Amino acid sequence: MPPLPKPTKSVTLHDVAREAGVSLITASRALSNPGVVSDKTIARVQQAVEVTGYIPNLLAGGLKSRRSMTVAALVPAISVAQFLPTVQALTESLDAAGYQLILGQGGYDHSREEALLNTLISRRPDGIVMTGLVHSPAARERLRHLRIPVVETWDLSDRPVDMMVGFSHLKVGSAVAGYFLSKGWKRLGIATGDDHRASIRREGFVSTVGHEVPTAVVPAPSNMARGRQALAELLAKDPALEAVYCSSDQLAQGVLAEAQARGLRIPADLAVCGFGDADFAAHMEPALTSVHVDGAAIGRLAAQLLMQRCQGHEVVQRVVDVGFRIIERRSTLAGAG
Amino acid sequence: MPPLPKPTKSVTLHDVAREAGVSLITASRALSNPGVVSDKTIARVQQAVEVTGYIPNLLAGGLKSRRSMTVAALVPAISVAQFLPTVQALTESLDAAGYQLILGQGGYDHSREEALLNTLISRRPDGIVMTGLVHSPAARERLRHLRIPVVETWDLSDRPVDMMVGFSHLKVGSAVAGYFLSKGWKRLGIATGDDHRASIRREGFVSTVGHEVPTAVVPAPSNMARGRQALAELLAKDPALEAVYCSSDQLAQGVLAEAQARGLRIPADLAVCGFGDADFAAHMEPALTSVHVDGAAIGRLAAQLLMQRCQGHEVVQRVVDVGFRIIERRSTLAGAG
DNA sequence: CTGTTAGCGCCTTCAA
DNA sequence: TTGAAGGCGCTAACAG
Repeated sequence: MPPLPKPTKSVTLHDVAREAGVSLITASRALSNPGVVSDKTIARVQQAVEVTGYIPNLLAGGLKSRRSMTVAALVPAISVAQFLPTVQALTESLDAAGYQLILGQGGYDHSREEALLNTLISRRPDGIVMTGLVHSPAARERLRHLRIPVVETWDLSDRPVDMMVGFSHLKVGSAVAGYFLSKGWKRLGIATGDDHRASIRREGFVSTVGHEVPTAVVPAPSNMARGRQALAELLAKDPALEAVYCSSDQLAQGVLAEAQARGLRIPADLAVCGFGDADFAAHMEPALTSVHVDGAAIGRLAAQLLMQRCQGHEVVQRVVDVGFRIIERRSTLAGAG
Repeated sequence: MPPLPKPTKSVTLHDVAREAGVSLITASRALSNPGVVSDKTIARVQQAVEVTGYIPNLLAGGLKSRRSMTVAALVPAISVAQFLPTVQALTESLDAAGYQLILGQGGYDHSREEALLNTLISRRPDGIVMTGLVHSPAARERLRHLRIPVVETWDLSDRPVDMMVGFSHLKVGSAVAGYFLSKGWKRLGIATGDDHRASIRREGFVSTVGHEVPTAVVPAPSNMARGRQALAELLAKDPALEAVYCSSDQLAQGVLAEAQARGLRIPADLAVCGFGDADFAAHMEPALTSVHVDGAAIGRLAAQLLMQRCQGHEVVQRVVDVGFRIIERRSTLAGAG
C-alpha cells in the first residue's frame, strides 16, 4: 500500500479547552451537558469553538459512552421505490434526534444477510432497522445476543427478533382477491415480483380465490418493462383475462401500457390493481387502483420505537400493525373506461 | 434522562487473543494484515473469532488509524429518483472496498448545507460525495481546510472544491432547444422544477431559443401531479403550444397524462421531451424522448476517485465530464402520433 | 514473525 | 460548579 496522506491534526476538544482557559472536561460538559456548567463558562467555550473551528469527533465520544448515535438500516436495494418513503422518514426522524443513518444494501439474497449485518454491527449502531424480516437463524441469534434494539418493518410475524412495524401481506393478497371477486371478475391473473413478501401476497390472493391463477413472475427490479412482458405472458396463458393484480405500481404501469398498446380498454376489457399506491398512481390515465401502505409512517414509527429504547424506556407495544387499504380508482371501476 | 440500559460487555479483540493464546496485536494483525503473520497463528485466531463470536469495533480502530472506512453522501432527498442510480452505484462500489455510506438529506436549502456537513464531518468520513455543488462559501472553506477528499457530482463548475463528476446543465438545455428548433417547432414551453440545476438547464434552453418562453415552475418534489398542473398552466399561457421540455421524466409523465386527458395527440399536437431517461421512459405510450445521463456511472466514478485518494494516490483528472445525450423516441417523432 | 508501549479523542468516575 | 485520573477497543511505532 502506498503511503497514506499525512494525518491532518484536527482541532480537538483539548484545543478548545485551552483557548477557553478551562479544563478538558469542562469544555466537554459545556457542549454536551450545559445544565451543569455556568453560563459564563458555556459562553467562553462556545466562543472558543467558533475561533478554533472545532467539530466534535463522534467516533471518539461513542467509544467511551457506548453510544455511536447511528442507526443502521438494511434495504434490499435503495432503488426499490417502495421503501423510499420509509427510508426518507426514518432519516428525517433520526436526524431530528441527532442520529445518522448508515445504509446497507442486502439484495433479496438471504445468504448475504448475515455478512451484511456483521459489517453494519462493526460500526456499533445504537439500533437496526430491517426492511423485511430477519431470515437467517444465525443473524437472529446474533441480534438477540447483542441486545441492540431491532425493528423489522414492512412485514409481520409471530416471532419478532425484537420490535416490528408492518402489515400482513397475506391479508393484502386476500383483500385484493376478494375485491376482484366482488366485482364479478372470474378470469384473474397475477403479475408479481419474485421476492418473499410479494409471494406471500400471491399466496393470500390464490387462497381466497380458491384455485391457482395464471401468474407471471418477473425478476427484480420490478419496473414498467417487466410489467409489459408480464401482461404479454398472462394474455398468452389466458387471452380472456378480466383482471390483473400486480405486486407493484411500477409493474401495473407496464401492464397498463401494454394493454393500451394492444387496444384493450381499461377497465372494460381488463381491470388492473397495483400495490404501493405510488405518487403517480392517482395521476395515470386511467387512474390506477392500488393498495395503499403508509411507508412514511412505518419509517417514523420505527424511529420512534428505536429512540425510546435508546433512551432506556420500555416499549410496551413491540409489534405495530399499520394496516393497508385498497384505493379504488378508474382502472377497476366497472362501468367506466 | 432515564437510566441507560446497562452496557453489554461485548467480545473484544482482547478476548480473541486470550482464546487464541497470542498477544493482542498479533490477533489484530492476523485479522487486518494477515500477510505478516504465520498461517498457524492466523488459523488459531480465526478459530478464536468463531468461538467467541467476535465482531470488530470499527469505531475504535478508526480512532487510532484515522480511517473510519465511511463515506458521507449529501443528497437533497432520498426520494429524488434522479439520484437513485448514483446512490446505489456509490453504495455498491464503496461496499466492495469495505466502506459504508452515511447518508445525509439536505433538501434544496443552501442554508442547511453547512449544518448538515458539520454533522456528517463529526463522524470523520474518509470522503464526502455531494449531489450538486457545494454552495455555501463557509462550507467550501471548511471542506478545503479539512483536506478530506470531496467529490461534487451531477454538475460541473470551474472552481471545484476538490473533485467533480458531472455534466453541463447549460449544454443540456441548449441541446434540447436546438433539437426542438431543428424539428421546426416554434411555440415552445418549459415545465421545470425550482432547483438550481433545473434552472440552469432552462437558462441554456432560453438562450439558444433566443427569447423567453412560457414556463411553469413547480415546487419539489417533481412528480406526475405537478406535471399535469404544469401543462395546464402552460396551455393557459399558450393554447397553441407545440413542444414542451420537462426538467424530469416524472414531470413529463404528468404532462403526457394531462395532454391525453385533454385529447391532445402526442406528438402531432404536442411534442414532449423529458430529462433523466428514467427506466419507464422507453415503455410509456408513446415512448418518451428524454435526455439520458448515466447516473450509475457518476456513482461509480465518484467512488473510484474517492478510493484512489483514500489509498494515497494522486488523482490526475479531477474533473470528469460524463456528458449526456438526447434519446429520441415517439413523443417527439414528427410524423408519428 | 511476534510482542511491548503509547496513545487516538472523548467521557465516566471520583474527588475537590 | 470544576478538575484530575483512567480507560473505551484498537492499532501505529518501535523493539525483540
